[in-house]
Amino acid sequence: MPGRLDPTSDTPLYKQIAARLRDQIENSELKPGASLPSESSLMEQYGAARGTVRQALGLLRSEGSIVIARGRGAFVRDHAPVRRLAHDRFSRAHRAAGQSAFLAELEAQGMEPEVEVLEVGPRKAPTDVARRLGIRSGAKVLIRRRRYLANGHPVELATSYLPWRLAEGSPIAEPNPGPGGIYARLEEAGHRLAFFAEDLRARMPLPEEAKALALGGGVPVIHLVRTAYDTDDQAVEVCDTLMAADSFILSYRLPAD
Amino acid sequence: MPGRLDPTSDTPLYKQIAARLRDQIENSELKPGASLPSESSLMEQYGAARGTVRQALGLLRSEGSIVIARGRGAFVRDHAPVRRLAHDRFSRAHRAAGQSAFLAELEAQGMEPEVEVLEVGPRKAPTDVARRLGIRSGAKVLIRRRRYLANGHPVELATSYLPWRLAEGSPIAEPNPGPGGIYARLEEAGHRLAFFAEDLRARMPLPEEAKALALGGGVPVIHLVRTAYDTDDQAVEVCDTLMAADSFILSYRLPAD
DNA sequence: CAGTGGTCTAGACCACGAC
DNA sequence: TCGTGGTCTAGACCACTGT
Repeated sequence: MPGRLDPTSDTPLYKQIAARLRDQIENSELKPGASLPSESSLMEQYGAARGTVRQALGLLRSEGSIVIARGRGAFVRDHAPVRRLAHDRFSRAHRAAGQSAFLAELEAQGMEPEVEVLEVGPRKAPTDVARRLGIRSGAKVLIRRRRYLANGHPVELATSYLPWRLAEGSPIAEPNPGPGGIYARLEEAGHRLAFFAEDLRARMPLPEEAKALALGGGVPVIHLVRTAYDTDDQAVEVCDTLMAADSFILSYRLPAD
Repeated sequence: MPGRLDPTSDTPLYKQIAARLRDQIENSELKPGASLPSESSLMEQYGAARGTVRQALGLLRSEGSIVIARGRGAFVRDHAPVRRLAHDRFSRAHRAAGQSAFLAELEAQGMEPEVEVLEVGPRKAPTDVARRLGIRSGAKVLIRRRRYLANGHPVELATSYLPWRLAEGSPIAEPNPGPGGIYARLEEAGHRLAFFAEDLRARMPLPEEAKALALGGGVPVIHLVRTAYDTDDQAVEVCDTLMAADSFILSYRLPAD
């Protein structure tokens, strides 16, 4: 059905094939969730070697247009991203309501949230975390590692670090810290929260990260480090978060002074 | 020098090779800016085919660890990222000082900023921009396209859209809108700014985007759309920004209510 | 010019998923 | 079992960078 490729063009064959498929996706000739032709049929269709076809599919995968499943085939992505409302998710009102930000956000968007607590316990603070917490490197901290899922798919890995003296003997050191989460417990203990600082970058995942988030490959991650400060300007928590970039839109709201 | 690979392991050869090189980079055996062994020497060193070696290098490139230059070789990345202070960059005080946010940020970090104005003129509003501006799709808007460079390297593409009635006859429609930029002009014209909303995602670039930002490949982009609102809750500008993800850290500051 | 990476081919074997 | 994608090999030609 597609016209022949132009082997004399200076754009590589694999990009030409990718462009054809990308067009078909944008024109809805290939609808979200639909399966693409198999590698062998693409080889035949375009008269290209398998490596070339795979380069084309790899490019589309890396742009987030398709997902590829071993043994099943390639499919147009249909995944709706989660909208993460940064300016709203840590408000005191929400904490009082007792629901965690992730759960509330997903349910508001008609998705089914899930949280796995992977690890809760003492640990020595890594250098960069210690610097952010204003404690010495290697000092004892509580870590809380968890994985978040949306509609059964893992989308986020998060690790919180708290100075040990804040966590010791508190529900914060329990797998389930109770309604409103650890921020509610910190405020009950007299550490009234003043603001959060978020630093974020995007990059490709390491192989182990790709595995934990079940990233087919070619999908970037957003690496976000949030530091929570109390009204004494003391850092009380650092949360290191890795998000599947194809699953999130991050929204911020900034005052103009 | 490196021990032999383990062909019986269930981790692919290319990931094993990538892991060796990644370790050498993290241990500073390969320092920032240093060149990696050529593909042919890696083939010999690890007894692998060229395709396998190239897969390994592609993985490292995609993680942002190395950059690859055709005809020259592969190098450990030394690029320091720009820290973009979202909570601070649009303050009225800065506008009064007359310097643009990008220039101020880079100079504060000892880098040499540069701005290219690519296009300033009327255009029909794309659907999503029109929705954000609260005008009808296809309505006349002013667009301002520019490219930002750090130390001579392109790092950001930005396109601003303003309703035509706000731009008409104003310096806003000139290539150089004057000190403090278009936000200063908008405020002078009585559109006092109240807040900005930023929506951001990360993904891999399309081939044309990769070209415009000179992304070696494997480097994601951060796609950020900012909408500026005045004190009447009217959207007065939409700015669509594409940033090379390896060149930026985005910092936000959120109140805890 | 020699050396580098970019692209492409034509095979091969394997692991996984659906049937 | 068969078709799918994942990995790997061993060649080839080209374009770009440096000398």
